[in-house]
Amino acid sequence: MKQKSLEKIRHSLAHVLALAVKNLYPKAKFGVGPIIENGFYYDIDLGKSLSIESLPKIETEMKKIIKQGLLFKKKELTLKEAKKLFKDLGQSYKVELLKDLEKYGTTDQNEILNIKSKSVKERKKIVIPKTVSVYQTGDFIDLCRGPHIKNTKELPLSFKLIKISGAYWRGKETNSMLQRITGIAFLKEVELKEYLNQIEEAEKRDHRKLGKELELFSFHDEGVGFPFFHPKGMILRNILEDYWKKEHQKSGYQEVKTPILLNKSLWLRSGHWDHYKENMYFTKIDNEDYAIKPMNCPGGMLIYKSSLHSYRDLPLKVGELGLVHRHELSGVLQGLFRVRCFTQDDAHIYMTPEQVKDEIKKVIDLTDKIYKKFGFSYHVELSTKPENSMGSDQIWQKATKSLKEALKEKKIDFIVNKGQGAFYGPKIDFHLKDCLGRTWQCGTIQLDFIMPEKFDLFYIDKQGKRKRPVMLHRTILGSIERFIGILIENYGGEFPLWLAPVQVAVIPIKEKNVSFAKKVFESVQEKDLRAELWSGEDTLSKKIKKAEEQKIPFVLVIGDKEEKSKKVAVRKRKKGDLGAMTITKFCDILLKEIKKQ
RNA sequence: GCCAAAGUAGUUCAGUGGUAGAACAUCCCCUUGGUAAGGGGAAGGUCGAGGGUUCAAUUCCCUCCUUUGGCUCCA
Repeated sequence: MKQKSLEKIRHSLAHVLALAVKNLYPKAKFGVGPIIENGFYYDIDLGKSLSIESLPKIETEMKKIIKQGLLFKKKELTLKEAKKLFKDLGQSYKVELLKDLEKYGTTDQNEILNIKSKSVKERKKIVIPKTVSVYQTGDFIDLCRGPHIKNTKELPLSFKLIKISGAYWRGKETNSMLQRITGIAFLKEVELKEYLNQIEEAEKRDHRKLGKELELFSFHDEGVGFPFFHPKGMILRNILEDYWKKEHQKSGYQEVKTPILLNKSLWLRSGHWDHYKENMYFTKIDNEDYAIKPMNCPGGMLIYKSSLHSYRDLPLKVGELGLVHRHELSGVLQGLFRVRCFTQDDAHIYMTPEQVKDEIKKVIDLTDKIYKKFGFSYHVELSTKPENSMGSDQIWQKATKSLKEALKEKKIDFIVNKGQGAFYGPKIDFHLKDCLGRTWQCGTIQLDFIMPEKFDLFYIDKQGKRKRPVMLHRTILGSIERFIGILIENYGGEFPLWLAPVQVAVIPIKEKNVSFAKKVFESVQEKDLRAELWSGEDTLSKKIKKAEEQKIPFVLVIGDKEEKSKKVAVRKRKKGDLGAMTITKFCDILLKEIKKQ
């Protein structure tokens, strides 16, 4: 109930926003103004772009409108009447929406795409509405399903316009760019403040900021979008990769490594040359065209082909931590979340058609297990056949069905993304949340009946005949880089002991304590714990401050007392002094904790 | 790629139409310290790059590069 009224308020605020903009810029043409998580936005064509400075002015105008107590007046019009009304008002975007409604019975782009793919007979079944509703508030009339509040006076002032940006009309790159004004709104002022605080807190966890502070990685103008991993980032990365390798070994995977640079004929054969070219990097060697791999599969298939396979060997699971390069648009790059070269924790599973569903379920299980280790929540999406694709409809349907069935049998809810699959097959994607609530695609399971065909892969069946295997591409972490970014934000840089690049800092108090501190440091290292000896001249307090800032889990303070008693004074991150104990006991506690994690 | 904002020392940031400053970090000296900054000194900047306006540009204008927030795309 509360949610309903909040949605009504946000939606009504979108209309107030539009009216405010109309008052300030009478020539404005309006796109759409839906509600979103925590607020609303309106896409508006002003014939020019706005800067962030204009937001307070619009916000003031909105508050003025709210105080005026304007009514939301609803009217039902026939499609024809509505089209005339918006045409007379000069609102061409609304007219375009009405035309879609008239033709397809919907304005949803996905739905329209779906309808377009249907047969003439099926198209006839579409229900076209006879009338549409419009809402008028002051001078602003909008094509809108509603519902709305009755009077602008009912609206709270606990809203804020927070963003202004460009947005393509109907999300299409080839359309004109409108101005998107985004606002957040809550029922109470306290809730608004709370949300703003939350954003501020989340910004402190930004992996780009922490990555610099904790000396994990960096980016340079000399290679835009290509991350540089520093020593501590490398430790984190290696731990993650070791864990990955261990889990995959346990699940029956083998590991391979394929070259980064391969020649044109391979990419022609795989279809990447025709379907993925704009994302690839190229070079010429001895006058022959080469491409840097944007995916690992073609290389993997050459390995498969290099020997004969029996049905007894299937399913064959081959993993590769493969470095791929993709020339992404400059505007989409974002720290480690979106880069131009990254390492996929890829694997290809070759199997008989009968094994497909079972193998998909096994991959889902492994994915779930690995995400749980880090305490991540995720949601699943299923993407179907895109426009630019290879293979027959029949094959696509079959592949999509197996993915759906596996998900259903695993009782996992999923969203369907029409037309978002890879060019060679449909896919399931796993999306993890970052600290700002944005979700990132990490794991993916892609079914592929096409590559085995292209590469003429086969296995020998019971009867000694050649048979075509089905292939499955999958990642769990997605990209090591992106996953590390999410890990950093998830833990706010306070890694659990097993992941912490430095687990223990050993701090001698005086110079004469250094030699004992060194012995402590060495015995901690001997237990395979990652330690650093801080024998510099700084004061104890200063070193402790630094250890806290570096978010090091444990600090060992070594002074005269410790040297005498042969014990170490233990300090835990964020907890403070834990008192003295023997080195053996300290190491045992840590090793136990690591094992538990 | 598109829309908007930003770019000053290794880092975080002040500042100005008359060629720049702080804090932290670095190096040196003093201090021998008991759980989140002991004191002093030195060094460090073609003010993102190129062009234009001007007697004079880090500051104003243009182009480009990079970063940030979105759009589109994606692991």
